[in-house]
Amino acid sequence: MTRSLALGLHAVIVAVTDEEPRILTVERRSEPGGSPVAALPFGLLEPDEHRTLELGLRLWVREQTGLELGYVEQLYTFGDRDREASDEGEGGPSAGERLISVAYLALVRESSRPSAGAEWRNVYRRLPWEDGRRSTGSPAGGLGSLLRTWSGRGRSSEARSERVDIAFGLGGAAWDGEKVLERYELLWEAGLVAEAGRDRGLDARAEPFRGQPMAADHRRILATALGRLRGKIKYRPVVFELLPTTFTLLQLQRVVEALAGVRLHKGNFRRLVDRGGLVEGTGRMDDHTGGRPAELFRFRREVLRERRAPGVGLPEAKGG
Amino acid sequence: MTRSLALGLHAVIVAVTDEEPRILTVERRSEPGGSPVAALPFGLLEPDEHRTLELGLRLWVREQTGLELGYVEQLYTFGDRDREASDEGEGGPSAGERLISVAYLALVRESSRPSAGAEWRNVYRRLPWEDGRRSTGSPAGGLGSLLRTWSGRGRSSEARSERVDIAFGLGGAAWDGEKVLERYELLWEAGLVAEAGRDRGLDARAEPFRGQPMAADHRRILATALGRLRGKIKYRPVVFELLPTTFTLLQLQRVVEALAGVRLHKGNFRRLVDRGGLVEGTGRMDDHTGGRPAELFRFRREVLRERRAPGVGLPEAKGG
DNA sequence: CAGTATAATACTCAAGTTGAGAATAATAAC
DNA sequence: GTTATTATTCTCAACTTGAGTATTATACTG
Repeated sequence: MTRSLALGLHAVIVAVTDEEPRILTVERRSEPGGSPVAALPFGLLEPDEHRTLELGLRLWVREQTGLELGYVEQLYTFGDRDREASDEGEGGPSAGERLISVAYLALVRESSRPSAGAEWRNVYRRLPWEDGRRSTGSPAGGLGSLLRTWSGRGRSSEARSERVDIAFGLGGAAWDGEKVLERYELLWEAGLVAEAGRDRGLDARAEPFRGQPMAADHRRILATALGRLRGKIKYRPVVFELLPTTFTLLQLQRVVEALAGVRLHKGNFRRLVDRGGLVEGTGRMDDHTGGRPAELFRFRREVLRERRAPGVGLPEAKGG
Repeated sequence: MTRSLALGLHAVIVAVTDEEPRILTVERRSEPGGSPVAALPFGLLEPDEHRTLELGLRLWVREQTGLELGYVEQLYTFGDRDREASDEGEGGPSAGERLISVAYLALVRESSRPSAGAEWRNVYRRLPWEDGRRSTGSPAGGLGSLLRTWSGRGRSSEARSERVDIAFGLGGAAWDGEKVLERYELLWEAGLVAEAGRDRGLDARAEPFRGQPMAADHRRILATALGRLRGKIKYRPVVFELLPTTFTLLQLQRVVEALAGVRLHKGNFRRLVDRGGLVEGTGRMDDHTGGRPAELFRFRREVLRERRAPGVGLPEAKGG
């Protein structure tokens, strides 16, 4: 007999609060009686009820978190056979069904209040090596040497080292903020994240760098989302989905930095933003800045018709 | 009772031959006895057989076209309820099943020979308004005025005009080669492509601009693929998947132009390619150029570790 | 074989963009 | 008032981009 299919809809709902990117999570117990883990909001497609996948997702998210989503984009569809065993919380597929999951990225404003049971959690607590705002060079820090040890072992050690170098910006390669998924997958293969330990041995020395695990392969989905968002921000004005209608230029910059995991040069950032015609002044002032009051700006919707691809370009630069 | 699901795997297999981008199609008869239409290679995921979606896709493609795919990337998952009625050729879902389709983009070399039943077809014969290589300004040409008429009608006429302007680079907006899907969807809504006529009235004046239809929503999938490929080419060295191991710089340029649908400035293109370190000379010459013999180059794999995001940037320029 | 067409390859140059830093202005806290 | 903190505006050299020109090596034509 043939196994049947279930289609899961997962949401990576991102907001930026207090200069930290956060995602909305719900609690899930992998086995009855087990300890709870953070999971992405998730539900199964109901072929008779949900006219489109995205609508199904919005319904599930409203039910589980109380949020009405605004900006939503499809991320990726995960369908490997070995991922599903671990993805069977409440509301999941029944035994014998193969689960395929379509993941979505949603952006909401920091003001959104989820209902009880759902909670905002810091993205970088789950992917600490992605935050380079306070370090210089590769944010990966202590992971570097551990990865080097790993990649030095076994056959195909050369191909491995090369992958590590490219992904983590080691050995002369440049750090690329968008390679979030590549980095996560290498850490998984190297047994340096807890999810890998569910099947394999776990390297204990990695403890301080590891980051908090999530249910099933949700951290991989999170990595996919962060990588995509970092890319998108450069050529589409999506940051504004995360900001209130008016904001100061520094607020805007901090949100971009939070997502990119990198500090930017202030003067150059401003130049870029207004050469791009992305914002316009409102004339009003914010005088709670801690220094000289700052003008409040708003997003100029008209850019969408003017420029080819308006985003808040991320120079690779640092400096406050 | 609840309807069950079927998961379709679709492949947009692209090659560039004679300076034209082509996709591999198979023939499908929508009803028994109906006339055959070009369709994308397609098969259903077999939950017990296919360990990953991508492997399932590769198997189906091999079976239907005889091709072993190299570069493959997931494109998008299509799951709207109204798309499926039309997607029931041989090998499709049984009645009462809801079909969700995961589409993939594959790049192969022009030399790949498909088996009987599969055929290469010119992408721009299906999306003629996307090829701007011989026109100046918006390649959309005659479609412009038809779209303007359409968008002028009805309520929400203002929002419509704006969408048309942005998508087609009219009214001061810039033509953006990547907005392929937006353009196709507008044409569909406007009743200017045959697929829309399956449900709605079709504007007869659009005949010469319309392009050839494909099965079900396969042309929309093609549009998604072309848009993605045009984007990708700029920041990842994927063009080389479409070229033989050695090639002249003009061959490389022609392939890029074919995909981008735009002519580029020769000197600047060369400068870009070798400043990016994308290629290296082989010392050998091609003397079948029709003019002075050209050096043969090969792709430098090492760029992958050096530069942040090496692609063959597309300046917006023209000129031969 | 001179003349013409075709393409390769190498330059040039002005205009624009980028990365980095410095200078000056307006507020709050002490 | 002095200091800290942030806002806002410049400057400047290095580099990139768009566009065009000049020179060279082939094949083809008559």
